[in-house]
Amino acid sequence: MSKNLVIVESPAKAKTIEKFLGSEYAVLSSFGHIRDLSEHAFGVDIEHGFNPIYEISPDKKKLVSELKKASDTVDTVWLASDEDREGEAIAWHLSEVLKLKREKTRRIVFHEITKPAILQAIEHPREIDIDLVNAQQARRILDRIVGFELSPVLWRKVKSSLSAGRVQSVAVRLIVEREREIQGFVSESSYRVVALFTVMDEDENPVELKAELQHRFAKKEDAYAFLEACKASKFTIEDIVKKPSKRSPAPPFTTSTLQQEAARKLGYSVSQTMMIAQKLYEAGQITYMRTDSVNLSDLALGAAKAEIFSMAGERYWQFRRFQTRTKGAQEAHEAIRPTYLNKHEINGTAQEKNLYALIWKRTIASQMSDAELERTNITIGMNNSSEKFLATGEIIKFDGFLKVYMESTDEDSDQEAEPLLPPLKVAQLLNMSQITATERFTQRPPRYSEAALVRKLEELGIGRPSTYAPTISTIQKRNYVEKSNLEGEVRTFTVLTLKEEKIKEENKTERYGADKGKLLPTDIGMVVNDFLMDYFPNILDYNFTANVEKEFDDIAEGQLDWQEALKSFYEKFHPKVIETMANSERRSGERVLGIDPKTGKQVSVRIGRFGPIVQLGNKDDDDKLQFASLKKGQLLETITFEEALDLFKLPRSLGKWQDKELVVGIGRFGAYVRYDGAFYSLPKTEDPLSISADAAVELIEAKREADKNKLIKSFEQDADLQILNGRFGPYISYKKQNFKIPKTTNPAELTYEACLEIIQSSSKPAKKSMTKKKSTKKG
DNA sequence: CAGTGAGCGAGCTTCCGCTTGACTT
Repeated sequence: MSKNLVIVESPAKAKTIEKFLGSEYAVLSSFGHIRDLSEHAFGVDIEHGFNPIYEISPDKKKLVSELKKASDTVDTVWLASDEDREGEAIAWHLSEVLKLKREKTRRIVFHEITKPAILQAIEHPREIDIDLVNAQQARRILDRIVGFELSPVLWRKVKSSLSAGRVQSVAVRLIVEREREIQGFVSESSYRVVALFTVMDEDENPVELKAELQHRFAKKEDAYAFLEACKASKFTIEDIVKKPSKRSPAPPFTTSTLQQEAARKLGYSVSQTMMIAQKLYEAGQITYMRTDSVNLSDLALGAAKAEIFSMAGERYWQFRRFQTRTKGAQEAHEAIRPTYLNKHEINGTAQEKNLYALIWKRTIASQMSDAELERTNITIGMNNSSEKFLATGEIIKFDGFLKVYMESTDEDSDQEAEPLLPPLKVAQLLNMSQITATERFTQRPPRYSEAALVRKLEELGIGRPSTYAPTISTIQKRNYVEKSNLEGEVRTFTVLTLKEEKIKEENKTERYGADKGKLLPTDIGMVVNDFLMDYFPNILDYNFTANVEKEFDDIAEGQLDWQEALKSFYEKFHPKVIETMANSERRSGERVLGIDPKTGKQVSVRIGRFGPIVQLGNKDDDDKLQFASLKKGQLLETITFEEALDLFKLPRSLGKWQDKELVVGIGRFGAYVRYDGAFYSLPKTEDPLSISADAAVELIEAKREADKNKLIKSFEQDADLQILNGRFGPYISYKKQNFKIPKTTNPAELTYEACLEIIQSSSKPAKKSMTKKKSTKKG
């Protein structure tokens, strides 16, 4: 029987630590918090000093009794939860729930999971810091009060089951405000002038030198006049300036930066990244993945140095310690890094390998030397104009950390890599081959991606590493926000080209404003946001969290009483809740757009029971009201009168074909033709408002023809089994599941037995349902 | 999945932060 029980938060950590400590120590895990405010009640006794009413979480009951049993049989219990506000509270809850006697309880903390660090921690135990615990209780209770008082206001005034909270409501606000900026954005165009010169390289071969005019022209006439001047001009190099510059590596990953880089470089969603990282952590391949610290342990620093020395040489190594500057950071853990830096790659799924490689590179690069660059600016002048062209080039003199890793940015990558420049001299006369003036448009602000939203929240100090991914899914679950799939629009722009003394004018088209997978506010999100902004602006204030965090810090330092802090907040907040409940109007986002010229009835939009609708008529009218749903992508806020009226034109009949009626409409999956009980999707190029009966019939016949070719083979033995032709080639369909056919086999020649074999041997196809994935360690 | 929407007004919903688990046949 062990004499000591160590309790940590995570089972993976427990497993590692157990190895460092002898048989005298048993190590168990609390799996995070073991109790919380009661879930279905308010959970806070406001009248009695904001007394929290805690309950052991239902899924923790069994665990708690195991911990109790274990703690009763040992001499000493070591509470080794993380060294931050939440960790201290976990330790306190444990000591309360397990009824630990003070004399047999020790509180310890360690910053890295190494034997010396843990032994060191055991040498220096302390008591539970009750001030820090109280700061956590204040945080918890404040969040409960805000969430559980605001949400019911929304149920009453907007729609049932909605929610509001200190974090989620600000996240929605960011997205709503960005969308309004975009809707209100007016782009302006100007003419960007680029010249191509032909010069000789070292081997006397002609190469192109590209230079951009340092000035853009607002009007086409001005650009045209300038090109006219260029016809007769001589172009001379006036100046060559070389400037050395340096680039430094980014700090090692935190949760937020890992989510951003994995999104940019690997295309993973925030929750995907976290799931993969969790797997790597459980397999002992990386350190803990929920952290706000950029710090590396001495052990890791030493390993990185050794690795860089052997891989690239001494010159590539540079010792660096990064400072965590994030607001509200608590630094209970290290940065995210590989456990063993000498492991360049790992076994696992492709995703695990990619994420591991990313973490490895980032960690190693963070301990490497600066890259040394040299930037060259070449000014090119004209003899009949004061305008200057500028050609730039950049060369890497010493690659340093770039040998391993380069951080990505969110900006669209229309910036080409800087080219190498041919040898050039001041006063050199240049041979102009072509000059173009291209109309370019100013860009609207970008919509938030998941990862960009995380970055913004972190910058504002709102939310924690463990909540970024859940917050994003909450605001989508509440239908405040959805992922975009915007086609964008087409616009024309003008290009003037001067070549061989002639100026040619062309109109070209480009698609702009397309956005996929970005966060878009829904109508309900906008209505809720506006309501909260009107009545609870201080909660939605971007600085609200930062301000209360200051108070929590004061509580943690023993400077402020936690109950007093809550009282002063509640005394201002609660009366507003009461007042808003009593006096505010119900919100539906209603807008009256005008009067229908045909019927003389009012046309208005609002949120109905099943979502946004356009309504024809008024409640007080005698006639029945008419309704139509808004199309995907239309917003209550921006829909026009004409667009709203168009919605009443569908579904419409196209007349009869072979005695049966053709009807076009728009459903959940887009425009369709309905005929004889079957649905046929309209391609995006067809407008349901204008499609002809002939075109619809053509669609139906095409679909029927495709369906005929779909079936490659069926079997008498088994009606459930078919070989079909799909979008991605031939496949086997069996009891609503699909199976790949190996490329080497001819699908038409497969026998029944061969099909069954394929079904047997292939692992279960990906499920469509949202049930959580089972780990597939065995198989 | 392919069309519903008010009106009576039951009884339900909800927060943030810490951590992984996995009913049965």
